[in-house]
Amino acid sequence: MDLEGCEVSGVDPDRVGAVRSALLPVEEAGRLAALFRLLGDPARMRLLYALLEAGELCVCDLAAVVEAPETNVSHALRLLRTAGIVKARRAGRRMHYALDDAHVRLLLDVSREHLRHAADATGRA
Amino acid sequence: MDLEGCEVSGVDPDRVGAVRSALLPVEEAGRLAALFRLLGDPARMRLLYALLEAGELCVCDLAAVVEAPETNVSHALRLLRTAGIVKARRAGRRMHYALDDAHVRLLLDVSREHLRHAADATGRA
DNA sequence: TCCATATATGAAAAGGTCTTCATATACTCA
DNA sequence: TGAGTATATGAAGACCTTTTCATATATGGA
Repeated sequence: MDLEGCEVSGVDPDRVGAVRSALLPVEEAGRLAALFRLLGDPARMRLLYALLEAGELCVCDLAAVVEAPETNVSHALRLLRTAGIVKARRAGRRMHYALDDAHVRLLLDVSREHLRHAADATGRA
Repeated sequence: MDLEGCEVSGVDPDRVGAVRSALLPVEEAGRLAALFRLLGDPARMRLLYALLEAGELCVCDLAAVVEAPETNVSHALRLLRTAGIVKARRAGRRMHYALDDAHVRLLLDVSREHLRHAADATGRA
């Protein structure tokens, strides 16, 4: 970061100062971004929707549902579990996964709404 | 994709079939993931929160607010604008940017809620 | 205990994204 | 029109993520 030149000049230095101090800190922004990045992969997205729909599924069935190799599913689930987005429950030699975060559920719904209503806004340059 | 072996075996082939046919299509999953990936970067996240707070800001002031070089801000804004997340308005030689999507606003709020309540859920392996 | 099954893990290859710098465009004002 | 300012763009390098393959762990049953 070098931020020379336009530092607090622009239009309204006071406003810049006000917004800057109200802005979420870099560390929080980083954590939020990490959450969104986790949702930012089609494979994981489909896993999450499968769990949203099914409630709970083992790795094997999840792989069948999303039509991906099980090792991929396992890798994906580890990331999601580490982030607290899904939880695992062992049942014999199977692992059952389920969503573990009400906010993520909400995020998924809101985003699907977005998809529906924003289809016409995509050609906007 | 090779999906041999566990195809529709697992526990419950019928359930797998049901969930699979209710699952959002790959193309939609891709578009949703693309949206989330766009939110998955700390720099863009801070820009979006700045706009959420300020309503509208020019590139210069945005750069000052998030403390990043203007060229980075410009690159980031292009991605966000192309996706219909922010909109641009020219005022003289300045460009003013603002959020252009109610759902994204919602997403930002929900996610910040998540951050607040999920601080204790992160050490869950 | 030995084998088969379900899942997890590590490391390397493949692919993507962010940052940076140099340069281009668009506008204002003199 | 010419100089200066605000923003945009392209391309290269650095960096990070996803996929793949081989292998490891854990469980249940014979």
